[in-house]
Formats: sequence, C-alpha cells, structure tokens
Amino acid sequence: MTKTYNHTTYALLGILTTDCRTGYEIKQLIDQSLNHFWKISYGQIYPTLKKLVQAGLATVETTAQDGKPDRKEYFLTAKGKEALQTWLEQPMKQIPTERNEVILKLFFSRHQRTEPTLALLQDYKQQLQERYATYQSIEALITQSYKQSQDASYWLYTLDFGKRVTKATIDWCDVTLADMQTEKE
Amino acid sequence: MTKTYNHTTYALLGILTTDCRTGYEIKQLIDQSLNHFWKISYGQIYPTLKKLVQAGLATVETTAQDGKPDRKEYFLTAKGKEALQTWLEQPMKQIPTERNEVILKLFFSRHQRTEPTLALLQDYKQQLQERYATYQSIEALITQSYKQSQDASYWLYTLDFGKRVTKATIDWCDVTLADMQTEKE
DNA sequence: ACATGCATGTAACTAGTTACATGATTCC
DNA sequence: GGAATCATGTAACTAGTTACATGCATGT
Repeated sequence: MTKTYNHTTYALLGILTTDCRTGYEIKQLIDQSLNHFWKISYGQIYPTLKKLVQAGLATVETTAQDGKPDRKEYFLTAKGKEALQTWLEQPMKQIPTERNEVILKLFFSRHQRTEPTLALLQDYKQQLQERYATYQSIEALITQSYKQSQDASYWLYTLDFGKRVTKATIDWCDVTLADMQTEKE
Repeated sequence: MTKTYNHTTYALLGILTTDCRTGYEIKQLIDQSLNHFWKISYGQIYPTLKKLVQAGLATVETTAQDGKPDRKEYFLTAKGKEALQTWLEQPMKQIPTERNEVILKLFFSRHQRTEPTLALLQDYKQQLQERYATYQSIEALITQSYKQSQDASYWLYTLDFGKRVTKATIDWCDVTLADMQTEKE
C-alpha cells in the first residue's frame, strides 16, 4: 500500500538528511561523494525537487536575493523521512544486470583480429587503474580528515566496494589478456 | 567522420554475425547468453531492426507463412559489417559509473538502525551467491559442449568477468557485515 | 577581459520498459 | 482446456542526458 517513488527521488530524500538544502548544493555533494556510484544532472534535480514538494515529501523556503536568483531551501517533511526509511529497509527484488560495453564488444570479437581486442582491453585496464588510484586517494583523505566521526565508516564502505570491484576487473583484464596472447600463438 | 549509432544498434549488428536472423531469435540468443551483461526488449529490437534497414546496415527478406505472421530475416550489409568492426575497435572514452542501489542505500543509512542495513546486505549477498552459482553452471555447460570450438573461449571470458566481479562483491558484503557488527557492539 | 563559481531552471532529445494486441500450434 | 512457444509489432510511459538561457560576484 506504500507508494513507491523512483531512484532519483530517494537519492534526493537521502541527501536532504544532510545539510544540503538547495539544488546546487545537492549537485555538488553528489559530484564530490557519490559520483562514482551514482550520478545525477540538474535536468533531474530541479524537476524532482519540485515533485518532492508536490508529493508532500519536502517543503520549500524561498529567500529572495538581490542580483541572484531566489535561493530555494528544501526540508524533509515527516512523510518524506518515512518514505526514505521505508525504502532504505526494503531489500532489492533482484540485482539488475550491469551493462558493460567492453564485455559486449568482447562477446562479438571472436571473428575479429585479436590485436584491436587486446588494445581495447589494455585501454580498459588503464582506465580502471586510474579509477582505483582515485579511490585510494579519496580513502586516504577521508581517513585523515574524519578520524573521529563514525559517519566516515559508511563513506569508507562504499569506497571499499568500489576498490574491490575495480580490482577484480583489473585482475580479469590481466588474465584475459594473457590468455588471448597465448591463444594467438 | 564515421557515423556512430547507439549501443542497441551495435548489439544487433553483432548478433546478426551469428545465425540469428529474426527479431525473435535475437531476443532468444540474448536471453540465453548475454542476459547477465546486456538485456534487450522487443520494444527495442523491432524498431531498431527497422532502423538498421533504413540506415543501410542490413537487408530484410520477408517470407510469408500461412497462419503465422511473416518471417522477417535480417542480413548484414557490407556497410553494417564495417560499422560493427569500427565500433569493436574503438576504445571506450570513459568507463561509466555503474549505478548500484545497495550502495546508494548504504550511503544514506548512517543515521538508521543497523539491523535493517545488515538485513539488506545479507539479502544482497544471497542474491549474489545465486548469481555466482548460475555462472558456474553455465561455465560447466560450455566447457563440456564446446570443448573443440575456439568460439567458446570468448564466451568464457565474459563469464569469468561475471564470476570475478560477483565474487569481489560477495567478499565485500562479508567484510562490511563483519565490520558493521563489531561497530555495533 | 575572461574564466570560474554561485544559482536557478527548461526544452528537446535519446534510451529503455511495460503492457498490450494478434493468432496459430504444440505439449500436458 | 489451458499453458507455453512461435512470431510479429505498437503505444504509452519513465528515466536520463545535453544544451541552452539568465545574470551577478570574484579572482587572475
């Protein structure tokens, strides 16, 4: 009987539990923190914030500012907090298939020459390594700055996830590259 | 200068290099093989096949059948093969962010009770384990049936990818669950 | 002078899902 | 008799991206 909303809605509800109050601040927070696991564009944020208010999940407080456009601060209502909590406690029906373009290409590469495929994988591996390095530096930053806060641990869980999955994919690249090279001979 | 198409287009071009000729057969092949890495619905397949012909990447041969709707068989043109090959050799500009709902929830769970979060992760882990088992049985099936064929190795690469990423995610669940439980005490 | 940051938003587009419509055949 | 399989497709919808429009303040 509980109404369900889309992912973007829940993401915004979640962010509104932090100190982010405006569309701009929300975008910034996501770009700085969740960016590697969840992106969001202004084209989604502003219309969704509007819908949040229409659905009674949040309220707006508009402050006029000279020169600048009005600052619109959003606050969760009791209904909004409840909707968020319900969603947080809901297990996933089923894990979605993650679309992977490299895998798709590999699947169709059997009748191709191996060189371009090897190049493709090498390039992929390099990008993954860069991503891994990024995760490591963010991790170092958090571990330093938020040593005291217990909030940091949740942050680190998501980063650990990113690192592990990325590492596994890099390993796969190595093994696959090696195998393709021996097959070739 | 080379025209680019969308992913669905390339997926269909790739499948048309196999013996699949009709929309129905394409759907079946994807459901049986690529399903875990790339899904596709009839709502995409049939309109895209039509566009393929319009763009000169494929041709149709329609066979009237009594009772049944016409059977429409699609064949790649030289242009289609070229477009596919160009795409296959193209490295990815950048690896996309994979959206993960569990990670999104975890990120917003810091101020929640830990029990539902633990339950969420346990459920996630179980689904991942089922997925892993599925990969293993498909792998066993391929290794048996296609021992001779060198096509099989490309099949197995994608499966290996799936297994490694799934395994890494399961490990992450274990570590995170353990950590959350000690934090709780 | 110009770029960047602050701050709002919309319009047009692309991608993808779901449900529906049709209708014969074959298996249980 | 009913479900599943073969086989085509469309319409309505949801989600998400990209490009654009506006305009002040601050730093280089």
